[in-house]
Amino acid sequence: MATLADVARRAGVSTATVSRIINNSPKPVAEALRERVLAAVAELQFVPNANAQQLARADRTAVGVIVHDVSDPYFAEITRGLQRVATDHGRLVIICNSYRDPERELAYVDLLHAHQTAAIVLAGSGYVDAPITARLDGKLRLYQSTGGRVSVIGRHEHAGDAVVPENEPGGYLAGDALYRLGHTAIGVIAGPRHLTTTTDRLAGLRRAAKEHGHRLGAKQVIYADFDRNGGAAAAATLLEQNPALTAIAALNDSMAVGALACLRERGIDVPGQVSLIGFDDMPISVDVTPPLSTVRLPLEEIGIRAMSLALRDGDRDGPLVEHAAAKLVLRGSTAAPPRP
Amino acid sequence: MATLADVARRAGVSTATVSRIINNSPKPVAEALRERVLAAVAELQFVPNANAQQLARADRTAVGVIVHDVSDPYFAEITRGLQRVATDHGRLVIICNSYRDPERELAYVDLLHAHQTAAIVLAGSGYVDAPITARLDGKLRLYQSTGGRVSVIGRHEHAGDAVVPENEPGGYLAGDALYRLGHTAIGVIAGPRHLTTTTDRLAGLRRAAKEHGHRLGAKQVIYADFDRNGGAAAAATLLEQNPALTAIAALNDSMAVGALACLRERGIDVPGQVSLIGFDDMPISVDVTPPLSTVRLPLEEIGIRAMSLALRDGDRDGPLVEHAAAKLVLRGSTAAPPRP
DNA sequence: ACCCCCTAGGTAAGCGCTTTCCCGGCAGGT
DNA sequence: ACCTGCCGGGAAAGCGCTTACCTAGGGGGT
Repeated sequence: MATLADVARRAGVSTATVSRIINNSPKPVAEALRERVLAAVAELQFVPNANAQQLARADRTAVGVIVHDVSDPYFAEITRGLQRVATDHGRLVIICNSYRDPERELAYVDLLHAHQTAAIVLAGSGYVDAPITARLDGKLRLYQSTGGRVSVIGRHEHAGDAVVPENEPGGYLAGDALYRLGHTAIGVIAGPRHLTTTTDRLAGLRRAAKEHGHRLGAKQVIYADFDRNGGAAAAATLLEQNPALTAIAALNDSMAVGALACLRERGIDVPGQVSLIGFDDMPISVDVTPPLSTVRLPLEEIGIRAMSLALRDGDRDGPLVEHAAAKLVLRGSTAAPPRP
Repeated sequence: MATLADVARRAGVSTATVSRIINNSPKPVAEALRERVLAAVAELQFVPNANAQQLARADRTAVGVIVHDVSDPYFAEITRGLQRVATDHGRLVIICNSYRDPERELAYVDLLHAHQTAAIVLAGSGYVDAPITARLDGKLRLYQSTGGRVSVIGRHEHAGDAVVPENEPGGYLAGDALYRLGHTAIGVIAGPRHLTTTTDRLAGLRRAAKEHGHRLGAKQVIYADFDRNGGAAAAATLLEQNPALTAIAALNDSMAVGALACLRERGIDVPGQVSLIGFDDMPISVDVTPPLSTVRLPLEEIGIRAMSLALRDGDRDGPLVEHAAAKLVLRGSTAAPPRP
């Protein structure tokens, strides 16, 4: 493995000179030397050791991103936004998947801290779990105190800048749409109980119910995994427990798609017999049949904004909180309930 | 920012002792000291500087992954497999998106090399471009010569271990299925010309055509972006250029879904009037209407195997090449051509 | 009682780079 | 011709950690 010193020796100059040329530092260097050094670099196929550079330099350059799972389309979209901004700024991004495991998330914060990343972007739902939240917050603050920047998506409760998707208003939008269509027997397919995304969206739904003079009973809300299979299973349970159901609200599109499959399998017409609404507006939503009504969250933009916040100059003005509006998107999966 | 030395001072011991305790090295340390040091670590909230550790230690631990785009479901699935194995081995993975830009890919290899990653996994199609391939190969070999391990997915032509998805046989499977159903006027929606994935899959399709006494003319093959919109646009062109078309083969499912949307929009029944077959068997495929016939590639498993190869002990036995079989999955989007 | 060896802990030499500080030499001013 | 002021380049001091090597002290064997 060729080192800076090897290159210097080869070119007959000091390591200082090589370093200056490689990093094209402001300090001027004679053209002849520069060429000789560059030639030596090429011959030796020198690749600087990034760890040594990081150690010697003061500046931090990479940024860390912690998401639940990049392979989940929800995070994939956010990540695309994050990446784009980071790349534009010439930053390397390190992506870490927590797989919704709080402990792993804590470990990753330490890891990114240890690697001297310039910033940490925390995407994905928070946990309804005070001790965990406190520990995470502690680690985040420590990281900030050493000069790291923090930006979170959702999880307003943490230190640092935040862009928060309007989950509660979005839930309200979905519920309101259903009630306005005339539905009264509504079932909800919720995500895991301990995620704030679940609780927030559900709160919006409950608010809509209340406003229309209804309430969501225990049998009307099924908690399941935030994916297709979770949605399918929950839909089955819902149907069983509430034979008179005329509408289902799923707390994300993956679950809605699963529910749709379940409905199709049982020969239940959507939206003729049962209406279905999702959340997030994933790319798939438009390609299923019927196309899914949903609540749109501008995910890529959320990623863009979160990374912009993470990379902004300083926080002289204190932490910034931005909101990302939810928008109702009505497509083919919702209609008025059937006449009895 | 607390350092090792701070902790040592606080605990009244040498840095060597602190280091040994933190890394719980085999060297025995008195219990009293250990406790004192651990206490100091906690009080100071010490987080070791990973860059310094990396520099001082010989071992490399992180592994790098270069994919086209994690937010593309194809790569998302592969990445999930990669991650799983890496995590099981306690390795951090650094994910880099090349966005199908060869130059960026080259830059990332350097970057991962510079960061002293233990291995680089290169996922995603190669480029039909000799100079690029040669440069990439050079960088990869250099990296290997410094002790890095390389494992590639597809791209058999490069140094290092490889797991190669059977793209050509898969293409053949798709073509053969269509011809067997009785189709003779087949259109192909291909990916970008310069990707080997495109050329390989297309080659399989051509072989099937030939075997059935046909050939794919220039008008029957449209090259487009490897995504939904590319597929939709290509389908439109195909239909226009070949009014008698009874079947379309798309070189991946995203494009197939786009084509499906285009067909639906024009009121063309699938598979009644036109049959459609995709490639990859993405999760969506089963949720569109009609469910998509496709050629299944075990993507997550491919990721698992690629990372296992990257992490295996040594290459005393020379580079290993494994194949991942393609499998035909017939669902609702293919049928015999309509009777004229 | 003496010696030796083992053990726990410390000392210090790097790991590969950046950057400050210093030095020698050249040009320009008087 | 001499001094001053620059300017290009090198020496060396770190950056924060690991680890080979060394040392002091205590226990056991004879």
